[in-house]
Amino acid sequence: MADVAKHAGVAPMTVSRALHDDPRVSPSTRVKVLASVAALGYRRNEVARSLRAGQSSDLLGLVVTNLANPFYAQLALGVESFAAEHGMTMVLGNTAEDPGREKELVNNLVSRRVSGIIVVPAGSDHSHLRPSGLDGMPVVLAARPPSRAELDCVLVDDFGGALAAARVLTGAGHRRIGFLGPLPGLWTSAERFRGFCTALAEAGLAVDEQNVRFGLRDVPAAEHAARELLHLADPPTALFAANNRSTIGAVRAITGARPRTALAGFDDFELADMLGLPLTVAAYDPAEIGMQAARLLIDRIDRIERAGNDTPPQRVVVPTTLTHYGQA
Amino acid sequence: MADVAKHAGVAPMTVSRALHDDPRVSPSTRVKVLASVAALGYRRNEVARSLRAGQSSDLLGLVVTNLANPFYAQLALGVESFAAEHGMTMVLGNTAEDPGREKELVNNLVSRRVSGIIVVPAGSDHSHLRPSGLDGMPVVLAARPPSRAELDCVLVDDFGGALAAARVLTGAGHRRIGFLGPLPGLWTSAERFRGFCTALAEAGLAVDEQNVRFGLRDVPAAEHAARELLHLADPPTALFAANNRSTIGAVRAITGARPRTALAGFDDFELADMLGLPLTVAAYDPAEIGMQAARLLIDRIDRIERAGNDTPPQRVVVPTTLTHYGQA
DNA sequence: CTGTTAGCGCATTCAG
DNA sequence: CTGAATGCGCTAACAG
Repeated sequence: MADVAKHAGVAPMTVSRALHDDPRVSPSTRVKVLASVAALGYRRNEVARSLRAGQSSDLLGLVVTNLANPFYAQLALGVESFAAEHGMTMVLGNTAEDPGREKELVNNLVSRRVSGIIVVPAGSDHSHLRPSGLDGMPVVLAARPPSRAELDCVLVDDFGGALAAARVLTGAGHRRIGFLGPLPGLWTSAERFRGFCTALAEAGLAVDEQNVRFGLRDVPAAEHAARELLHLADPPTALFAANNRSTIGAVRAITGARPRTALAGFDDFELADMLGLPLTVAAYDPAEIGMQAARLLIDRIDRIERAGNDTPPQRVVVPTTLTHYGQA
Repeated sequence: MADVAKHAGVAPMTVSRALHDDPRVSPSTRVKVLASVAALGYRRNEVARSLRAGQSSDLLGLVVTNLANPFYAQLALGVESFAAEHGMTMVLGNTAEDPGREKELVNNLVSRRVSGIIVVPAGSDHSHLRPSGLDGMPVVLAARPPSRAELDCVLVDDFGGALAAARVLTGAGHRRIGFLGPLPGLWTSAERFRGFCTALAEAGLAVDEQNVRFGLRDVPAAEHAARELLHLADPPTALFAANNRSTIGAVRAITGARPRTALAGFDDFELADMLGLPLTVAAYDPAEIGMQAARLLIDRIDRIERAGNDTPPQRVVVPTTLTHYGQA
């Protein structure tokens, strides 16, 4: 900056002002400065810029549990696009569902003085995400609600979506319906199970524990569990799968099995219509979650900057829509 | 830091040293300092830290063209995991294939003084990515090679993979084979087309322009183009699709068509085995590209820090393997 | 082993 | 409208 100032024959301060579109600098001076900037290929140092106290870094942190899952990739895209629209840059970390790693990443982001953080929390206790312990850094939770901490969050209508999808099965007259899902400790998983149970109860059906399988982390695990259910003495005539991993596993197990088992699930996925079997899914847009989370976060950041951060935590729920796929 | 120093009864410099595991600080002092750090909940300001000249920010920039594509999400995961292993944090931007946006993002990253940048370039002229114009910032290209600039890069064996996959079709006796691909301006696309042409030439076949469709940006476009080919007076008996979007479009067009058209493609994708038609794909691991790119970049960064950045640009090629899927 | 000095690049504050 | 002084938080380099 000093070089530019010398080149333009002004003081560094004037260069700074010209770069800020400060109206107090005369047009002629501004032109001179900008010419020098171009001539010298000068680029403002954002690090120094954000060192100045209270300055926002215009960085937005995102911590997800598993980028390999298209769901989180889409979510990240939603965050990135909203952030970019607002002049912010996204810093991304992956926890692999490890709460320890999550803590590391969040600390790292706080140390870098990002403006705020969006977290898909890995554990069930989120007390370490309270802004009070994070130098006041605002935090928004995505996909999973806060526990032991009051935070903004964006959720999917897990209960409602599961209820609606499961109702399709009960409505079709099925009376023995199996459940496949990931770890029951995950809030989303528990909510979807609750929706499933409610649909059964509405139809006057009891949930048979024998037909319920949790802890299915990936497609092979889900496929294996689904096959087990289908080989029971009195197998379910329909399956409900609580996420796209489970649904795909179920599809693999069901395909070719006799008699054909009905299937409904949570999460849409590509090629769902090409699998040669009827399928109902509770669908929603993962990018929407990311965008909403970014919106909440940026709102909160603005409010903090205006020193009026007294709003209570917000909770946004993204709705689901039921999609039916027929046979290919 | 001053507060910690006061609390511990030492000078700020000593705190700094204790936090760095500087061996010159006595164990007793270190303990005292660390206790104060814990007591006050102190967190070092990484912004100030990296303001010091020449200091690396331990940030690694990644600029991709389309995060919504699982390919790039996996690539990002590869970068993130390698970076994290080396104590670096990833900053991610999405260009949506817009070269202007790419320039913005790269400039932004340079301004933030990241340690280096990995770019999946959107345009065909990469002269703006030369480190010389970027304050010496090292750049590694991923998935597409540099033009008008000497840069490290990581590529897929586009030619070889396409050749092998197309040979499966010619080897099966097909003599009229259609080609579906994205914009021919993309290097990957051009290379895959070259592989396709080579396979045909080996079999003594000419490439019929009528059977070649480029510019297919998404699945619907690919499906539409594939249907057009299948409705020609003398339709191809096999199709070669140059990426997973094209392949999926082709699958949609072929399914249910009579007579059944053979299909081979570039890129593996989930559920490829469940589509009820035989399919051969040239597969590879997208995360591997990200990891290799991060490795090249970190190598280069290390070399620059040791002031020995005289190595010529490296080029790493990730191999493909042929995968055959039968009928479901 | 510990402390002091100085400065990274920028922008706020106050003087011209 | 422009400039000079000052400090953000940290750490090399040099004393003690």
